[in-house]
Amino acid sequence: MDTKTTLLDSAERLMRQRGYDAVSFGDLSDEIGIRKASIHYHFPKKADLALDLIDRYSSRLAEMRLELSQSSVTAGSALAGLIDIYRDALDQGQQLCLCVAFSAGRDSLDTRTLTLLEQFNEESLDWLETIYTRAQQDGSIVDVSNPSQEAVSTLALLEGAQVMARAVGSLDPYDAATKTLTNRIKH
Amino acid sequence: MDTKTTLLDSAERLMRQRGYDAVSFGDLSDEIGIRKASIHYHFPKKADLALDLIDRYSSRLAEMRLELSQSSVTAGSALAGLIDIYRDALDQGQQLCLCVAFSAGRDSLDTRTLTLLEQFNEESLDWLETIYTRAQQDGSIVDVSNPSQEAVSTLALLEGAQVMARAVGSLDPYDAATKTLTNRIKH
DNA sequence: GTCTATAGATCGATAGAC
DNA sequence: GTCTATCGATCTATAGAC
Repeated sequence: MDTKTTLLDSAERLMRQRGYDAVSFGDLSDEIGIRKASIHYHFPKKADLALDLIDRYSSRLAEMRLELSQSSVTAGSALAGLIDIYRDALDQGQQLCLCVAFSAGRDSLDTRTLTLLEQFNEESLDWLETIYTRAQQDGSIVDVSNPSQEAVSTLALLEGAQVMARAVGSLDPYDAATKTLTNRIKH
Repeated sequence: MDTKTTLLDSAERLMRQRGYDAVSFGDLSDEIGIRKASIHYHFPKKADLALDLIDRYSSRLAEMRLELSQSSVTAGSALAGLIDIYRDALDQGQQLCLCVAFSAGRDSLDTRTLTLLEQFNEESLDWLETIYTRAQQDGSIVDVSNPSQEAVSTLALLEGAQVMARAVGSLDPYDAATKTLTNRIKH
């Protein structure tokens, strides 16, 4: 794997664990065995690293959502898949999704990164709204009256469930919090 | 107001805005007009400041919850009151509740602070479970079948709604996300 | 692309005068 | 209680050799 990708992988994991401000070029240097000055060749400023991180993260999630909605027989199973994705992202309660980690450290990010962060949220909401609209047709989720409203509530629930799990370093709160959602999925 | 309280107020606001790691004694020094070395008289270590912060925050919220459950005629209006408390805490999308801010920067906190953070979450859940149990009796919230499960989902929704609002610096996502909750409250 | 060396700022923290 | 002065470490970032 090339150095740039290794750096992005390392930075993403550390920042999702500790937050943007608590991760330095020195931390990355220690992890991947390169002098910290060399990191500036790949990312001139720390802000460039943040931008590439959210860009890559956003693309990856968009791809996963697309694959999920295409491969799922029902809207309910697509939603269940998304709940699993956010669950896996937790890494046993040690990491948050990059979106939540960056939202908490918003003031340290530049405008370009903030723009991509907002775009990421919008794309997540759009996908969820589509899924809930599908659910109204195939009946795979009970009582869906307002897809747009369900979408924003669902995303909030997933992000909040991650925060609760991260607070105690365990998956349990995540599973408990998302139970109200999974209970509505018909199998 | 005494210096220690002024310091706590300033630190709480800044850390809820930026996160624990992104706030230094120098920031506090600039804000309240005291040399940064003097801060160590009130809080020998930064960890002591964090501990006092979560302790004070936890007590204040416990008081607000108690007052709310006692003054509310129905369980539904108590829940509506809590939704308002978390809404006010957002400060137009500029701050998170301390609990969420600290959860995101978990790795930088010592064990004493983490213990209080977990206690705070448990107390929030206990209060919510009591409210939902009351709702089963007075019928002020529709379709409450499992108070314990409703409690953890509700807390996740409130925390996640805050994160979404913080991401864009606006109250709108909070109001949209909590709509599913307020819709279930009977008036 | 990675290195050494270094700049200038800031970090949390301590010692000791007042 | 607050100050000045200072410590050693760390921070982001740059210059220039290899």
